[in-house]
Amino acid sequence: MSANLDQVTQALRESVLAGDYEPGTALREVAVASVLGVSRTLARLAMGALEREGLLTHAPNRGFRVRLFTVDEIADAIEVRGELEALAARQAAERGLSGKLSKRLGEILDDARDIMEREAFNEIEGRIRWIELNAAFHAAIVEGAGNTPLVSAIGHVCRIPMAGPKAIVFNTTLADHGLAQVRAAHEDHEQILDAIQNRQGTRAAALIREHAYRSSRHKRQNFEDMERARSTPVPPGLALIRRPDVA
Amino acid sequence: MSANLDQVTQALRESVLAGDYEPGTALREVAVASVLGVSRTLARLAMGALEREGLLTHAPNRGFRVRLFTVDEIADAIEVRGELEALAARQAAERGLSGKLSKRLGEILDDARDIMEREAFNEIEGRIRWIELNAAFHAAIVEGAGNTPLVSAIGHVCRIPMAGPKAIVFNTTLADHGLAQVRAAHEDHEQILDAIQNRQGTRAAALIREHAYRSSRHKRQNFEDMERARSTPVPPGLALIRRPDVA
DNA sequence: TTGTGAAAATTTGCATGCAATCCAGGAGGT
DNA sequence: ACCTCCTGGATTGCATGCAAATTTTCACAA
Repeated sequence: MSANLDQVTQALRESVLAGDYEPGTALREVAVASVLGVSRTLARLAMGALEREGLLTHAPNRGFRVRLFTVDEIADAIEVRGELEALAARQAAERGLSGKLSKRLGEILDDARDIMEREAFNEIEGRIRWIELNAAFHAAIVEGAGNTPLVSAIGHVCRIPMAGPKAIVFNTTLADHGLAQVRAAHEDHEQILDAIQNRQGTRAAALIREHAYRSSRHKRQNFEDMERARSTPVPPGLALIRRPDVA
Repeated sequence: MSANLDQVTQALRESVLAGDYEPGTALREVAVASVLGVSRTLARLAMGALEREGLLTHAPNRGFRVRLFTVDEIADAIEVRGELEALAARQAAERGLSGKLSKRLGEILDDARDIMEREAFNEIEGRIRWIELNAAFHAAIVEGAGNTPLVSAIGHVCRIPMAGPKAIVFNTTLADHGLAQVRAAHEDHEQILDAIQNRQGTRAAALIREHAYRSSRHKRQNFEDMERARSTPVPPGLALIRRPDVA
């Protein structure tokens, strides 16, 4: 049963993020290896990778344990991401977007507007598509800065659970399934792009900072609402989309 | 010859940063392993670790190569670090420094002032000690924010060569060995601490941002001066201190 | 019952070995 | 001469095995 390291790492990452392992308990090499269907060596390599991503901790001779993330920690991570994206927006504005990127950003926003206006938002597919567009927008802004270490740093913080732009919580306890929040986010996006295209670096940075802050508030609120309404059975993985933020 | 992974990783990291391997050329497993005096497995593990730190790249079935960093890339990394430290300073100011940390920061600055005033700066030991104090100051500010993801993110960017607070280039082509630059940096530190202690978050952030920017300018200038004056033989590792930024 | 200590069992850490993959150089065909 | 394909050597990727370290178990005494 030989398998590729990246695949195994991804499988283990999803498994950890899905909560298959109790936080604080050790991940035994043999157990992990047999579940993944690979050798202990490969399992160890994958755990080492996740340790460097911050999902696991490692104590010498005592193995790996899953790290525990608090809500406050996630909020902190989002604030860090907001600050980094603010830098990205500012640099993108200062250095100027390439025509290609500018066009792509416009298309992303067009598609997103389409989804919201065509009522496609009530269906799961529409919401998942919106998540993709959101992530694409944020990624494109970062790309526009042309700052490799910045890309790397943002990738780093986005690896902590729920901190990345793909981690969106749709509040199904609301009548509109969170459409109002999404509309607000979209408005932010429009203004951010406008600021960057007009070379208004400081304005772009301020807007994206506020965008991140609001998104963090919404996320926390939605979490609490969903917890409270746990009685209502919701299809898992649909209402609460908890995807890892890595491809 | 069994050795510990962390030690091996550190040894390889220093070796790579010292330029023992030509950028772009592949690191053969057997060669690396034999130089480090360990098995191929351990060498591979260490290379994997350095890959996730960004020092090496990995192509499937084609091994690891050392990444090449341009001066611009380093400048970008320092700008990212500046932005993150600005967030740290702001949060430290907003959340308030603990009495312990505040005291420690004061002592660090006292020690640093001592070194500069006592002429100890002309000796290598004094300059090395100043580097340590500088790094300690920056680390303490970050600690003061009480933001774990922020600590992690800063640690991440500081791993790229020359980007961290320990990477200081003393310009030996100047008569004062760069003392004027160090004095300026120290003044920045004093004001930054003052701002944080007085809960002036925005001021602290602005100061540290400017501090990072100036440090980046100095670093680039010093590099160019040193390159130009390469004819003058300088003791390697002393004038140009190129330590990795990890403990 | 509770505390101490040591040995057994589990588990990690690393080295070695084998199969899969990739690169260099040349034979053969066009 | 040039392109294609193949073969030999080298290199990576993963599985297995063995020694060191840790946790658990249990006997025995206070």
